[in-house]
Amino acid sequence: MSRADLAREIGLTKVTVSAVVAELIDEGIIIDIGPDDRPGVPGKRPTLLTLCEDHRRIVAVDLTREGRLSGAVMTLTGESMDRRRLETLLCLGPEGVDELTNFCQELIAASATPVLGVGVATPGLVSPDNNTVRAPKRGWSDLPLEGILTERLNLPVAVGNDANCAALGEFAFGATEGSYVLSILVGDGVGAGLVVDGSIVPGPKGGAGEVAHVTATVNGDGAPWGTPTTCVCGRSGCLGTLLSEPELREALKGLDEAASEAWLRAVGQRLGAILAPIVAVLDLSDIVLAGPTDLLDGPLLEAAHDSLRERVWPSMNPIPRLAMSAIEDRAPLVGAGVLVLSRTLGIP
Amino acid sequence: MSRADLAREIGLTKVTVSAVVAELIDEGIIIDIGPDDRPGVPGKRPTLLTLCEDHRRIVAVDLTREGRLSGAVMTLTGESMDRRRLETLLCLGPEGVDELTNFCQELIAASATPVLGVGVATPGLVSPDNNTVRAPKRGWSDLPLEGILTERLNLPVAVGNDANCAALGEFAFGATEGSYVLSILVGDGVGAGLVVDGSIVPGPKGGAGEVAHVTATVNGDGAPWGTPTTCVCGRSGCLGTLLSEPELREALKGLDEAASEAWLRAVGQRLGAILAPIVAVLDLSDIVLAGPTDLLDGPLLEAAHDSLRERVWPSMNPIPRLAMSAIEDRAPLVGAGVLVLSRTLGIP
DNA sequence: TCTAATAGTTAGTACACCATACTATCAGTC
DNA sequence: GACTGATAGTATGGTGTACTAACTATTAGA
Repeated sequence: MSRADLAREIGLTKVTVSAVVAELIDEGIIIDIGPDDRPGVPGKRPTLLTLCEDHRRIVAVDLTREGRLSGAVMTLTGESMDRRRLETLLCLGPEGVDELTNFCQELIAASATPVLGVGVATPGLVSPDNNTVRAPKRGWSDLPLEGILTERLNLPVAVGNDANCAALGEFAFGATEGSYVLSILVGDGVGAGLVVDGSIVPGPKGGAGEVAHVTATVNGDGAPWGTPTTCVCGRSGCLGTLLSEPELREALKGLDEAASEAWLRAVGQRLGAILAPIVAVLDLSDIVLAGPTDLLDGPLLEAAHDSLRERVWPSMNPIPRLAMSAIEDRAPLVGAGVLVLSRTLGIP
Repeated sequence: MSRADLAREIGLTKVTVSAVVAELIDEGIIIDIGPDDRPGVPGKRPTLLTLCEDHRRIVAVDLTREGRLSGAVMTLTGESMDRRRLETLLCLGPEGVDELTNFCQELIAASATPVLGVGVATPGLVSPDNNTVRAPKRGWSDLPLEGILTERLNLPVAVGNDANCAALGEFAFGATEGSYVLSILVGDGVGAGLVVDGSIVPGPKGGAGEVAHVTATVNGDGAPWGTPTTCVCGRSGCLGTLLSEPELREALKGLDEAASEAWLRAVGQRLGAILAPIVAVLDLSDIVLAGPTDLLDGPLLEAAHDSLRERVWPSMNPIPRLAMSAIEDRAPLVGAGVLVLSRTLGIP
């Protein structure tokens, strides 16, 4: 891009853009790669600029899976340069924070260039007010993770809910088409994340996207499951008792192909029914499913799509794109990186 | 409020606030009402300030009901000073725009003090890009209403979807408790509007809140209606075929009290089932129902509440407040006024 | 009476952005 | 081949918004 392009894009004047660009060139963040010689419109040839990807790196960590720390050193454009994994059973309570700190420090040390900041995608509730984390499964209640890590690492730290980060990752580097993106993350449980115009919608207390305990069944609705499983919440029919990796694998155990497909279709159909009101209220442009491809990508996804099309009328606006994640299990990780970008550089 | 209070509230320094306040006092928008003599904390007594409500008025018009123009001259704090109504059958196509213009001019002329701007709540889709209106029922397709009115009235004009305006009105002047407000407007049809942190969530193309054609029934779900009515969209079971003033009145015709109540409960139950996924994804703090009180406030509302409580687990966050509108049919009107405030004064 | 807290002012400064005017360069046309 | 009009980028000065620092005035309570 040239300075003039930037000015048009951002809406600032050429003068202002030139001044800012000069500053960024001084700092080494932007590089002047000379005039664009391709003939086209009349006028002086623009001088092209490019982002120096090696100027700063981002460290991102994903805590989605229980017993695993997943991390990466990324460029400013979301490319993972160095991915690491740590299988551990200790990541609970205060010890978990220590372990996380060490893991971050390792990644920071592994970065070839200075680190812009550290992004963390964690399960549980992240309060939008004070950024404390409430994750019962991790033994964290109102843990000021951002503050602790900022102090220990001496770097800007951004903490976000994993499903929200996933949505952000899909929006920024996935195959999404629009600006209203819902991401459904299927792992040990189910979580959803919503991104509108590039910003996470956290909910008033950080509880948005907690869809595991929405009732997905209707009494006697003719699904292959007989009596629905009782959920940890004490009720039955929760989405989480149907749609999660362990639950699905358990349910499909011993079923033949036809029965498996019927089961998956039934789950997909219920997912679609839950998505329908959300699609209508938000006019979503994209819904992205992330999780085990062998389970989700097939009858389940198709049934969800069919169910959605049956239950929402595309009169004013088309049905959203509903597809598997193009960046798969990297979504929360990449999204945590984007969170750092938006916090430190104000993007967007 | 005093200058110091304002500074704390807004986050600017006392100096800056003092400067701005001085300017606003000069312009007559703020009035200095002398020192606060109530003893309390130590220190110099604050000098209290108040908004001069008579400095500017807002003109708001609501086009929700077919065949009716509903308008008001309002103070900056949302109080209606002069409400007017015009029953007309002409409000279609370009003639409708002429009529609307005249109605606005009447209201502007009726205002005792200068008018800050004009807000219009209209059914149909209002594009968030260029603010054109698409309302098939009004014979408007991609009508640049905001531009036309701005030019004709020579005043700032803000046009918004009626349900969205209603949600904004509820948030600003209703009895809502939190910052994530969903408003359900029941009139000739059903519409929903969503406000997050004081801003309307319009959807990527202005289509958010179009819930009339979400399927609300499930095959053989044991409701009092036998075969569900066929909707104008050609399908059956749409929320709009159950929940709208004409449909409800038609359905209750000839039913005894018990049967009426059963019907209303069944509709409320379906409404709750539709709301559940939305509540979970957004962690809504308030849901407000606006429309005919005799139909909505009673078994329908109760059933919706019960159904919602059954289908969402309040583990992390409480179930949202679900109640009838405290400002009733004024919500879209007041919301249109708030839209003017946020556009012209940048609130919030 | 003294101290600590609070409200509000004055003076000077930093920053981001803008408008205007300028130079340099190109495509196309008479 | 000079002229016109469009485009890219720079130089200069101005404006609006906000800040910090230091000050005065006032009050409750030890």
